[in-house]
Amino acid sequence: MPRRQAPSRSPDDPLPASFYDRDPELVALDLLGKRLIRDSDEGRVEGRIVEVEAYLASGDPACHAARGETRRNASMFGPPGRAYVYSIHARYCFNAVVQPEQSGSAILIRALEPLQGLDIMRARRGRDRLLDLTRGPARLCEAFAIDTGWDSWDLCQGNQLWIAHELPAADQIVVGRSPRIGIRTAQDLLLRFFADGNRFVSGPRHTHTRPVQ
DNA sequence: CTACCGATTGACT
DNA sequence: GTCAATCGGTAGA
Repeated sequence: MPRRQAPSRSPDDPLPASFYDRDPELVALDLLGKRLIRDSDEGRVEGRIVEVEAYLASGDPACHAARGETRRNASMFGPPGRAYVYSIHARYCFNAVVQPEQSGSAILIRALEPLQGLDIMRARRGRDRLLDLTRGPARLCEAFAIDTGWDSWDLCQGNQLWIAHELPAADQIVVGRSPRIGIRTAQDLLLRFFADGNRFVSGPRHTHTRPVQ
């Protein structure tokens, strides 16, 4: 019998860099159900990822990296497992950078199901309703106090801001797939993944359920 | 320097 | 459903 136990693992442990160092679509798919965690002086806020979009380094005109590296998108070209945070329409969006071999790919986190720290989120958002807290990429950034100061943050450290494993008791997710929201180009690419039927998914209602095949 | 615009949101018809 | 506010990044003069 082993005289020593394997290192204890908590579901709150951060996803390792190897998780992000894979094909962007696989990472996007596997991020569904994982938990975004943010610790600050105000306390912990936490949410279950229910909607993501992949942006690809090649063949994807909608990707910020499509026209090469600039000051804004530099973190997309860095190591996997870092944050890419950018500002748009006077708000912020949060991505996880993936796979260095295809430098310039990232996964946008579009929506969370709130799990913990609801009152902190309410205070930051200035709204009470659960559905207004983290449904949408810029809303979740406000609820989690994520701005461009977190750009290039290492999500594998497991402190302040990271993505952790799913909860053991979490219910199974049926994955829906669709074109990405809010972009004009590349509508033929099905790079948005979401938890089918989950009410915290963003976008028009008809995009909350996958089409019958 | 100016002009344009977007991976959004919230208010409104 | 429609629409305008918002502001940093980017390109171009």
